[in-house]
Amino acid sequence: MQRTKINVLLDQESGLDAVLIKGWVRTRRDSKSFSFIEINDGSSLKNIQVIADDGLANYDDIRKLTTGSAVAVQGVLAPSKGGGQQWEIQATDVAIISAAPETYPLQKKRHTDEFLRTIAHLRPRTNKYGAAFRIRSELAYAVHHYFRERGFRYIHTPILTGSDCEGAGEMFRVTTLNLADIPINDKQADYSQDFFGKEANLTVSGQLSAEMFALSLGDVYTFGPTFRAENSNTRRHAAEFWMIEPEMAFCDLAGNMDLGEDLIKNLIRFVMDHSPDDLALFARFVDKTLMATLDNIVTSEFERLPYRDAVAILEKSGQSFKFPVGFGCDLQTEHERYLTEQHVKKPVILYDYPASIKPFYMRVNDDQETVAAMDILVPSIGEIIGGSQREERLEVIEARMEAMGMEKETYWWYLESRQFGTVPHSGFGLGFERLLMLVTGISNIRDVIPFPRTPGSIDF
RNA sequence: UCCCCAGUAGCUCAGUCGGCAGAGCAGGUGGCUGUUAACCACCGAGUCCGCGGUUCGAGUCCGUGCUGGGGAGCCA
Repeated sequence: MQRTKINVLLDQESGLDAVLIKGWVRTRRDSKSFSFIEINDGSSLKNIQVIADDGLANYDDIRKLTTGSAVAVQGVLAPSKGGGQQWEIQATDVAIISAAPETYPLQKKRHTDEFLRTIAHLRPRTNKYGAAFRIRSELAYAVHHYFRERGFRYIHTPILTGSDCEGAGEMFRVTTLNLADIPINDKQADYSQDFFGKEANLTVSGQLSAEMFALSLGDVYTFGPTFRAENSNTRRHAAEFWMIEPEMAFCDLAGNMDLGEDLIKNLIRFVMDHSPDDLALFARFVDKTLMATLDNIVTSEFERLPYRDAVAILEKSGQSFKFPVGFGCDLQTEHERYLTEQHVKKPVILYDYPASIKPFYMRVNDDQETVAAMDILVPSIGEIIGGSQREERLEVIEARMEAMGMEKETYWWYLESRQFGTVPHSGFGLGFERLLMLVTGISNIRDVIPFPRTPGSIDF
């Protein structure tokens, strides 16, 4: 007999004479002559209740089933005689695939997130983490669905990179050199003897590669892992995370902001439509205001605010900030939080930042003082999108690289795109985990990544 | 990297002024019951994070290290 997923059985309109399920025991309650066993197979949040009576040949063993044990149950899908569930399985056979010993760390009671992180290999078996990772899967699908519907092509940009300075933070070095005996040339490691014949790193962004494909295929996006070797110890940062990076030819900053806003709204709506049960768990146990927050984001128009105006608002706010505000300052978390949580109470798109605090590839505005950058900030998470219109003018981008002391030779291929048929184009990076945090209300990025990597932590 | 907080049974935690190490849950045994975070009774369970110090005596006070969490910076 073929196995049926539990979510399919629970959706049945009428009973079934013979079904087979396989899953893990969540809990068992014994009655005088039979046992209630709740089984979960990961297909949904819901368990199915199995009735195993003492007529079964192995009933003595069934009475000893512990939480976490794996079983295969055959029986009749019938309306439940008790309250609390519509269907249950009257078992005709309960095969014990493997019994979990009493040392199984997951209990029926609630565990802290901190404890569950120490058993990351088992935590997806809990309601909360099962739901989180089902939603993660749905959200990833929604990303591809969204872009495909709009004619974007999916580009696999390299994870290993030779550019040592993509301008987005510290990089992880990749090498096959023997670290106990590194070849030295002129007091430096001799990378000419390394695998690629030069220094190599893990990517911090697929942007520069994606730009090349936007300038060939038109509208493209990347969606893959990125790596930052920053010693960041916050609930919003991880060393390995996934980023979505659309890049569009013939698109200015306004079009870029339109896409960012539309993308976020669509992805949230997709999860609301497709994962209502899993989402309800978070609304009930993790963040009571979750549904109101998501409704607010989906229905409101994001506030678009030039950096200059944002600074003026902050200066006039009467708030006592720890850090000073003024044109040319990078906005601090407290400033961003004030803007999105206190001032407009919805997502904010800040744009036209001072050129002095932004990287070389952002397009210089006519005022010569600002660049066509934009950040999308959302309540509680902060920056969820960072992007810009790219500098398409060869002389301007070369001048900026020189001013920043960058080696143009390393970027010869990137600069050639500004030489051959250069066009205005734009793109941004959306933090996939931060979006997941927003959607679920989970407050720590470590809890939306199956096996998170953070400074000092790479177990599992 | 900086600032703040925490570390006690498998888990969640209490532990008063420095004076015998505790509870609930989980586990085991028995009972009861179409139960559903089941219920009732009994039982076992400890490097009080490590190291050093003060003291007649330290889970408790001091120093230090480690681990975890929160905040800041960096950013997605």
